[in-house]
Amino acid sequence: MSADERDGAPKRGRPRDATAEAAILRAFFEVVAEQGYPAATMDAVAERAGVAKTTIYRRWASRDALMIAAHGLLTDENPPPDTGTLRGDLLGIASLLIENLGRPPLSLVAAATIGEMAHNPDLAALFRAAVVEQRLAMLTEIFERAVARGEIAPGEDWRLLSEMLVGAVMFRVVVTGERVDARVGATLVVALLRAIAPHVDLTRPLGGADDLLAE
Amino acid sequence: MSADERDGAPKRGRPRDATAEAAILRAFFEVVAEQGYPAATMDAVAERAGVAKTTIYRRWASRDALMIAAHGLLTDENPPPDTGTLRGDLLGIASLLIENLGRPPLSLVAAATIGEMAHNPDLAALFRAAVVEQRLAMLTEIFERAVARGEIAPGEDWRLLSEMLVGAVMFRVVVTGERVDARVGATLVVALLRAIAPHVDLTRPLGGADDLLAE
DNA sequence: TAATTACGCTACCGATCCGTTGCGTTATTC
DNA sequence: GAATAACGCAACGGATCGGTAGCGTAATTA
Repeated sequence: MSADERDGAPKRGRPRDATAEAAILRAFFEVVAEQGYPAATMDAVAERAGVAKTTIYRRWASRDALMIAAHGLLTDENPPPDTGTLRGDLLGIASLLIENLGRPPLSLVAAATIGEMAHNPDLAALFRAAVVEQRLAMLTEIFERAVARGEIAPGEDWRLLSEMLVGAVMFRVVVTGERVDARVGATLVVALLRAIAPHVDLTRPLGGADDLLAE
Repeated sequence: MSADERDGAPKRGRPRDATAEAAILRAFFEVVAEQGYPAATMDAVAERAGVAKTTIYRRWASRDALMIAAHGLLTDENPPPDTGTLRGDLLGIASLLIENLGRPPLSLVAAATIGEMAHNPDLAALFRAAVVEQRLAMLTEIFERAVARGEIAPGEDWRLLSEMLVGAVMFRVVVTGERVDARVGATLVVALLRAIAPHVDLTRPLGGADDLLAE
């Protein structure tokens, strides 16, 4: 959301270019992905967006304001999966996760954002509230539905178990730099199910993730 | 390792300050932890280290060279645990991990380094070879010893399972920003053991991590 | 003592940064 | 057509960056 939009738009004069705002925010993330936050200067963003620097300053008061505004757009619109089984829901989550972060450019934006959050408390608070907690809540909801169905026992630390899944994907993407595909996601889900629900078939090795993918 | 140290040290003239090199590298990471890589400028590092900027340039040819040299020091000297049981070894690894990354300043350095690696291939290659792969290899070795003891079955994806442990800790530290303590580490190890070794006691909830801590 | 080399300090260069200003132009409303 | 406001463009000021150079001084060897 840009810094200034009040009540009824003032009607006189040339209207603002409706496409510029999206182009600027998009350009910001493009530069971040390619060269990191410090390289996303106002000049670089303006040039990438195809607008003049003054056009950016008409919408946001400073570079910090632009940065904060850009991250307001990162909320995930994908609805949380609800397949009726814990296994199906977790596979759905893994699929969403890998689709979003498994490859550039979003994997690079994620890595850069982690680095930026370490010394930018405002951005960290916003990103955690608008993105991280939202998605972890999706996982908590999935586990609670499974408990309500009697599929698993209550009382576990669902948040920490969720972080094993999300963390493993994130680790591969931003630390080792390896690509993550659906196969990896399925293997992680199998391991997680074993850790949670003792009554799943424990005789199959984790390679049995193929069975899940085939469904 | 500084950029220039050749054969027998030249003996004439005032010798280099033996403490300066360590002070410079330490100052570099201090600034990175507090303000990120871009803020670790030559002027800032020099001031923090208590040396003149020219003293840095006598040891390294450029800021990039300093940055690369600094990360050569990040290898972990802690020997991998070998307690005789998979459970003990995993708890030892979790303890090392949490001791290193569970709190500032190293947690902040880790986050900043993740962001920097995304657009600095030289640093990424060095850090992955010197730090990441080394520590993942410690975990692989632990799993292979457990297989050799007959404690667990062979054939699993040990690397991916290791990444669930390391990734969960890393996720908490650099994404959610929560502190990680020994309790969390023990809970993670219990979950991992359940995922790997079906014959552990599955009736205890994950909260049973207290039992492990008491040992 | 003389030669040599590291040191801290200051100053500088060219480049780039954020943010502002002014101006001619374009699009819209009254 | 007059008034209004956004647009692109160019320029600027003050600050900071990486990296270099000069100078007086401190520490060592021959």
